[in-house]
Amino acid sequence: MSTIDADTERSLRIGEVAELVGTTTRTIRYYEEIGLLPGSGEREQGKHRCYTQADVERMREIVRLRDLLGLSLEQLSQLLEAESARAELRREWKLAESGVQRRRILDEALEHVGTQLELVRGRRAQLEQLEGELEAKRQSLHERLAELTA
Amino acid sequence: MSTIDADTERSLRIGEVAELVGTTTRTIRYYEEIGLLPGSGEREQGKHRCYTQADVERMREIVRLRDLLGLSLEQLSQLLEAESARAELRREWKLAESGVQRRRILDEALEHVGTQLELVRGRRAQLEQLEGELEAKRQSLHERLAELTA
DNA sequence: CGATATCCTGACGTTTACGTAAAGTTGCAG
DNA sequence: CTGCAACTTTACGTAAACGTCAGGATATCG
Repeated sequence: MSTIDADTERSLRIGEVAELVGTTTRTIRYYEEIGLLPGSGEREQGKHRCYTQADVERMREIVRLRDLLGLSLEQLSQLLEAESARAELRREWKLAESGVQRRRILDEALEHVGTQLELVRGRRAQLEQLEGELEAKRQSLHERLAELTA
Repeated sequence: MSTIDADTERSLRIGEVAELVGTTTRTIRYYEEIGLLPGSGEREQGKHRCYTQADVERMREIVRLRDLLGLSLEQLSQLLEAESARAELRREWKLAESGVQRRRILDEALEHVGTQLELVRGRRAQLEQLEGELEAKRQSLHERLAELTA
């Protein structure tokens, strides 16, 4: 199935990525500029950036977190700090022969995910709290309406 | 218990409100300026703004929504559009003799709360989705760690 | 190889959401 | 009444997160 491989691994240009993710090329370059995105591999000055399907996924994830959590891009950078290291670790993975090294990589990934989870859970809890209060408010209004009818 | 009344109804100055809400006077004035807050009642040019305890609560609510939902202040204005009208309706309430009028007021309040609820629920759903995915990711990492150990 | 679409790197512009400073005013304490 | 803290308006400043434009390079298709 070389077509699938070709389709999966075909390198994308920045415009295509922007389209796929639903953002702009400027935003992608900006994120790279501030270090939120790693520099799309090695690349000589002036040459086109080229991305993989995995990069698209990562960008999607970033946009999602940006929209869902209320963090500044700098805070987001820190939250995803591992994210830039992750690409590195992925490559290390293949080389890492020893179980010890692999364990370390997995441990770091776990901590990373754990941090994100905490943040997301916190947000969700706050939203649930607010949701509850709004429901109570609505309930109260319904009751007052009922009284009025009686 | 006149002290409670006095305490509840004592008019607050902008600095106190800012302190209580945990924001700045500039922010309060700015929100008034862009119409997010109603103009703290009638007030002659140059005279101090004065607020009630209810105003503090409303400000708290606004700050909360600002921090939790990812809306621009303009979008927030629209979401709380009724909020400015609400103060008006509160005063109308006492005057509204007819059940019909009161019903209308309650209906509007209900719709308002309903809109907010929808938004909050949507956000929460998205966060829950994300939370689920992160948990799956974590689970997967745990399994891989286990494999490594075995 | 040439045309044309897309990309590159600056660099300056824009909007949002306030911060901050100046110059004068208000309001309560004594 | 007087003094001082907190307030008023006005206005310019700023950081974040991009938008936009110019001038030139690159890549792909025929």
